[in-house]
Amino acid sequence: MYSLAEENYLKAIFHLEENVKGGVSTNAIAERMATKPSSVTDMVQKLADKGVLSYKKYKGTTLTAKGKKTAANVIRKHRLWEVFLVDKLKFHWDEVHEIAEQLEHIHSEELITRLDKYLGHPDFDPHGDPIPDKDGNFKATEKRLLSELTKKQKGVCVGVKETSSEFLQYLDKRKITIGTKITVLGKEFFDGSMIIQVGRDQFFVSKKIAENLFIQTT
Amino acid sequence: MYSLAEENYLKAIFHLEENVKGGVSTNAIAERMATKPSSVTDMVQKLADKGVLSYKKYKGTTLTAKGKKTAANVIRKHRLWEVFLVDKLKFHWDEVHEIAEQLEHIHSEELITRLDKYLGHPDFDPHGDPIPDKDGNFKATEKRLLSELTKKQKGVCVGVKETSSEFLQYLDKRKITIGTKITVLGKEFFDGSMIIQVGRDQFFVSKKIAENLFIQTT
DNA sequence: TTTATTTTTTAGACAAGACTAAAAAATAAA
DNA sequence: TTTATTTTTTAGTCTTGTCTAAAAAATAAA
Repeated sequence: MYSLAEENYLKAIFHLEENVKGGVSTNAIAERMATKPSSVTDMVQKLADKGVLSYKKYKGTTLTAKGKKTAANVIRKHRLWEVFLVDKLKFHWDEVHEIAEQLEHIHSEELITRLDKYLGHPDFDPHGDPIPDKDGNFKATEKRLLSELTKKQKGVCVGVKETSSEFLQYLDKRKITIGTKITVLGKEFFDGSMIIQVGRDQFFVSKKIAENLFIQTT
Repeated sequence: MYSLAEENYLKAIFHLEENVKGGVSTNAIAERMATKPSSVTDMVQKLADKGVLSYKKYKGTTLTAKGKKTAANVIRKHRLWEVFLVDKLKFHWDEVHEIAEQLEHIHSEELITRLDKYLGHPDFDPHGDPIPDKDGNFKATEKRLLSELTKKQKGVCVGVKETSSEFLQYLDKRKITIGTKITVLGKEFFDGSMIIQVGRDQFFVSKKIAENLFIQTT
């Protein structure tokens, strides 16, 4: 059994590993956890002793298979709870993160098994992120950023990269949500902005928006 | 905002106050929390500083109005989660306590408001215990122990005093649950045992059983 | 390659909560 | 009322997880 703090470290390192080649740096972990590097060093040494990550002084850390599975399990719980909050309790998708951040630390295998079943074994959370299975395996998805598409390409919105309230509320205003069909009508090479079609509406989106929207091309 | 430990102390003291006249003794709290009296003294002094209870050295403690409300709120959350676990996730009523013990510490007003609504504003948890409203008020119930009834009296099971797995499983075996109609067919003054009718079955229950079953007479 | 800068680690301290051992107060027994 | 027992508190220690300040290693610049 892992403490709340340990689970949070594992989760942070797991996410950081996705975007980095070698080991994850102490500073990177500190920044993500909003803590000091010295605290990270302490915790990382403790977690190395527990066998969930490998760590060499000054060389960064890498999760072991055990560590990855543990982290994936926390992520699984987080995302299942998010589905619960949105689907059942009718929360808006930009309100659920903080609460799921607490719920993910509830310890009970049986609870998650039943919750998963109750929710109909969802594969994705309300932001389009995949929910790993109990063994920590993620379903591979071939999603791309909207910014990678070119003129005339079509696709379905399957997720967001950025999850800030501001961004999610922008999407709402534009009636874009998971499952929304999007067509690229034009793309400006100079600044990466696009004209897209969403339902009957056509409008302009900046590069920043296009780089934070995941699309599955059809 | 109160820490997990603080909430657990408030809850324990709240329950202890129900069964005791004056202030609650340090030893009683220690026993209920499975901790040492010295730890209780420390915490109780801290909670007194926060204004949730009044404490005089060697004299025991009493919750203030603020403390009672806070405790009631934790209890409210615990019991609502229990309803969720039993009604929605189909847990058995003897399996939910431990999990609710964790869920009760999730901090979010909105979550509880929505959960309450989702569950249909239940007044009682799966063990028949009343769920206080958001202001900490308990609905008064005129429930009595089965052991207080006499021959020929009828009633409906509305709750249990003892909540151990063993007891709840005994009740299951006898097909007794919340809402079950029970009639006292006979009572033995010597040992307090009874013959009762449940559905089509008639059987013997010991004094110990009768003293742990709450009945609402009709 | 030597110097400067950045990153990381160590050392020591602190807060929350718990514990043990010993002292003090309250209660019960003689 | 004095003595014995129980209850409660105090004092000091420990663990977890954090912090600051300073030292050490790694990296970048000159």
